[in-house]
Amino acid sequence: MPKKSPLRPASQIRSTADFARHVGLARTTVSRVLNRQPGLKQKTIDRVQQALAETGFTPNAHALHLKGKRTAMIGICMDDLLMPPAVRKLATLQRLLRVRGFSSLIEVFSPGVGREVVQHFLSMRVEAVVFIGYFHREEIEARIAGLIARGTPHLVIDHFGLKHANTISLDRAVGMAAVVNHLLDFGHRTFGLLGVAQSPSSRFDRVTGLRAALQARGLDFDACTLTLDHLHERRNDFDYGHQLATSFLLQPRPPTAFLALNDEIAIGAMRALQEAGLKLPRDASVVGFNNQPACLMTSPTLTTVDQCIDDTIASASEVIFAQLDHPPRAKPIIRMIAPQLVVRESTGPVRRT
Amino acid sequence: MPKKSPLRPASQIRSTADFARHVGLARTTVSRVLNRQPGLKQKTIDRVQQALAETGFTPNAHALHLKGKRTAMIGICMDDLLMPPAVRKLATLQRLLRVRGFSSLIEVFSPGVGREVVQHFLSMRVEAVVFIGYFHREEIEARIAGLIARGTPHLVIDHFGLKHANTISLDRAVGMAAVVNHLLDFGHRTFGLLGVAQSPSSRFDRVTGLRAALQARGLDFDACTLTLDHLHERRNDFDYGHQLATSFLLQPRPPTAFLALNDEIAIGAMRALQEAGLKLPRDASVVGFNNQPACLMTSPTLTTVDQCIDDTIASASEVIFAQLDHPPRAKPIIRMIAPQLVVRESTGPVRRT
DNA sequence: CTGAAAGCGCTTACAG
DNA sequence: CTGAAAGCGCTTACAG
Repeated sequence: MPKKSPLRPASQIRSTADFARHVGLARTTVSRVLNRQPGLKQKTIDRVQQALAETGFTPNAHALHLKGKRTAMIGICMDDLLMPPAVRKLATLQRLLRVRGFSSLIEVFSPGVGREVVQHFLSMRVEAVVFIGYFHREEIEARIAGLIARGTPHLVIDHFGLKHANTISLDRAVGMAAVVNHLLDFGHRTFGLLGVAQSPSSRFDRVTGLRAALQARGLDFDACTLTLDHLHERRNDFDYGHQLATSFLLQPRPPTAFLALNDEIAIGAMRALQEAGLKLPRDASVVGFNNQPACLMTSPTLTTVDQCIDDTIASASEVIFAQLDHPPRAKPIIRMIAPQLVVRESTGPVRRT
Repeated sequence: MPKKSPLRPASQIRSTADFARHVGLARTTVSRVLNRQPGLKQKTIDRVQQALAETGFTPNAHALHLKGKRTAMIGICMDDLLMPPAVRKLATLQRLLRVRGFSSLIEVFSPGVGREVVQHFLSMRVEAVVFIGYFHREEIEARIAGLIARGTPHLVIDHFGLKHANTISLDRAVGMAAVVNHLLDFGHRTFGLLGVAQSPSSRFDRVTGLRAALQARGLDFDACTLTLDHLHERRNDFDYGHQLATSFLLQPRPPTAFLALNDEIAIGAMRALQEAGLKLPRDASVVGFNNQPACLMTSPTLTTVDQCIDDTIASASEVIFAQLDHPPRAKPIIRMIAPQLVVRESTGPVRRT
């Protein structure tokens, strides 16, 4: 046997029929080797395997699926491929699916193309459709209704509160409670909300959590919190945090602690506070959200909330496979993941005045 | 007509035959509507369209592809789904492909599973395979040889120097030349290399570029540059940059300018220098690579090199579609993208001693 | 417009 | 082991 048999042009071999002719065996026999069926001579198996390696022939998966072989494909709709936490969820899920032999069809489900994307997944006969992120409510609810009607399993990761949807999402209320208790223990009683207050549902449940946590300690939400989100054009980045914090410093009695929608805003706020001459955490505490690598790159390092993405996605794959293995249930599956407070240097005791 | 016709269970309708029966038309007629063929009464078209919407029926793409319809799928192999620049390339490419009607099969091509991944793509009869990132050389070269033998178009984005491979990659030599000229103009003559010096090919061509740029200005590489990479365990993060810069400050005559492998290392180095009491850029200049959002979140903001990902990916899609539209050429296509120096606050005139 | 037929590439009994 | 056949879900002539 030559050390490295040269790759012969396999362009002519397009089907098992061609391939069987090339090896000099019956189509049936080749098919049996391909599917590892018993009752074949080792010599035949070897002959086919070698020809397979030499020609690089691969059976057409579309024909297999037509014959009823499962596609082992999962469709994944992303709201955005540029948000690091969403991409981390995707990467983690993709790996877990692959381990179980599933491959992923990934598309961005942007407003207006949702129908087309899901249609494409269905035409490929994916075994389940997963949504990661936040979507246009009516559009995704329509897609989910369609999937349920067809009997195709689905799962929504993050976007909470969709009608009839199987959902796994972060319990942001729990996260905010952890944050606020941490700060209350340090003596803080006034909280500046950075990008947290406005309408989208992901923000809404944070406010709920905050309100409940304050109430549990006998404090009133409206008396303790302040938001200036309306003063600047809403964004989710460093500059927005910088602008917000700057505006807070112009207030007669600025809060002593700041809770940001995400790490970027928190880092922008820290910078603004430091530029105004404040020492952190001596003069103010700041908390982010998401626990991104940048939290370790600031000085002081940023206290933040970790999404526990591994837990989320482990749970997600459970829910997906449970649906694949069992008949659909009447009630949607709803799971909440508890986030984890990560205490670092940007939070400390309130300054005694 | 009811305002919103309820979705009827479409579970029973699995084929155009079923569907045709449901609408009360011939399979042929349904097929013609589905494929927008001429010569049909508007009334028939409407009837089919409505039934399509009501039942949510979608023709089986696998059967279409069996019949010879192009799959319009591109396989994309990623080295890693957690590196932001690679993911940005993926996101950009995916969008461009989608605009042209192509969908993407995305898999992580990790060492050892490369064969399996490409095999899967080929079994799905993708029209081209794209690799984004850096791979195990022999493994990817074997895959590319197989693709060429089959006549399946391919493209490698980033990994330069692979045998027979169509490649688009960043001309890092040009980038380093821009950096070094910028610093030479500020009077710097000693350069600390942070993670740039060691073996992987992506680093190698940086050194080449540096060497050439220095030589063009009559300077000697070995006399001007210093590396301490060997002192610490190689990583690509903030801490590694911090460690390297700290070690540099222990040297008898530390360099006045630092060139980092990436932004994270640069930011770590800046922090270490600042913690040692240096003011930047007065006492030292630092340059990153990749132009990530974090570059704007530091103080001073980080001078860096932008990969021009939009250009890279626009070029990539050109190369892919060129291969799809034309017969394969004998010579591999090689394109280089010129990166762009982004000057910010972390670089300045060398300090007069 | 309808209907019957062929064929894409596979697998799976079934008879030799 | 081989060979002929049926059928998965589609499209595309072809004859009515």
